[in-house]
Amino acid sequence: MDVRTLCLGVLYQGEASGYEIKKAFEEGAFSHFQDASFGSIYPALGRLSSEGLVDCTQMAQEKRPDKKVYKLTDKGNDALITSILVPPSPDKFASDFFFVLYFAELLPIPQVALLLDQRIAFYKNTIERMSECDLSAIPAGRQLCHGLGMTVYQSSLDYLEKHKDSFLNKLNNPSKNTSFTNSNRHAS
Amino acid sequence: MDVRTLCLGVLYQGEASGYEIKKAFEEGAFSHFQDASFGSIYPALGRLSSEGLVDCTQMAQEKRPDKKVYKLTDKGNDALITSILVPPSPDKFASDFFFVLYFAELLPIPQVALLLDQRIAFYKNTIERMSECDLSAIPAGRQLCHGLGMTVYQSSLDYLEKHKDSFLNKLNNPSKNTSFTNSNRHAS
DNA sequence: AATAACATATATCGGGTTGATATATGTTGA
DNA sequence: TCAACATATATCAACCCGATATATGTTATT
Repeated sequence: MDVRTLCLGVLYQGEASGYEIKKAFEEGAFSHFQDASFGSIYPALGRLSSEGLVDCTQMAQEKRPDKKVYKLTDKGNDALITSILVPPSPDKFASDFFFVLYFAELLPIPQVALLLDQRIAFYKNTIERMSECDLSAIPAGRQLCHGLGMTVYQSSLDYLEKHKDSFLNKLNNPSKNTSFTNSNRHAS
Repeated sequence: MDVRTLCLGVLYQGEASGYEIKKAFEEGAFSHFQDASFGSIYPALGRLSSEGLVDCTQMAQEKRPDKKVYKLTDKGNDALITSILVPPSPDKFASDFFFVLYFAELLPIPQVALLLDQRIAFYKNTIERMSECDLSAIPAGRQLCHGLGMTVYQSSLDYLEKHKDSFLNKLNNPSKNTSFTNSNRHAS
């Protein structure tokens, strides 16, 4: 999904400045499955504005730099709907954690232990923040996104906590050949 | 992780051509957590070669275009280790599926049903292919990557299958306010 | 037997995106 | 006091993706 459409999505939920749109990807509603940088958001808003998909209101007040507040137009609303009607392209997942873990045998064992501990802490922290979210008033799609996302974090956390010790053990003593399998798998 | 380091990682496992490196991201060992295109792989191999991190052997035979086989040098091996020693940057996850799902209320219900069915089919298919992999002879890090990856797919599949019907039901009848929560969550 | 579809193999390029940096100011905490 | 952080916009080099070009072999379909 290009950044222009992403901006339309954020603005569908209410008017916002470029800075606030960035925050939606940083810590807001979209933070777990989309991202965009200032370097793409500001040019995107410029183009959307010139194409009439958003309206821009210059807020020259306060003691800050001018704030440009963007608002979705009817045309922009239509463009968002058109975009989500096309079949979604495959997920893109890029993880340096997985890449490093893949080559764990090349690292000192304490470093691998630290890597896992930090990952576990990250999952715990993320789950904690996500559970504070009040789901009672939000639409069903948003709820499903939230639940699916949290399930992924929780099962990752469970898996790492369960296998961490035997994994580090195995790195210490590669001859013992215990295999790590998917404990969550159903019978097929 | 930049594409140069990604190439070093693939070549650590054995010599390969640019085309074969691409396949490692497409359907091979790295396919679930990294990606790179030809447009970045070929220039990367050129730079790695000129910097002495890989050796290039031109295979002018067969009835195909010349095949350039790249092999990791000792210097390249060191560069890979240096790269995985630095703390990994956060995961990047970009999902159009989640984005579309987030705005499910804007779509016709049959289209949402199709979206979920295709996602479920994708998870099933992925899990099926991953379970065919023989884990007995591979290093522990690779096994953990595999197990963690498969756990994520499996729990996503379980979650979607469990909540699909009530979700579609709710889209039909938004007044009923059943909430979707993380069924996999432990007590805290 | 023709021909479409797919696989092997490298390479380039326009356009989109990131991550860093610049600019300016206000607030919070040590 | 002064660093760190937050608000707010903007630009730009480096990087990367997706499409396209080129050339040929194999497999499947009709």
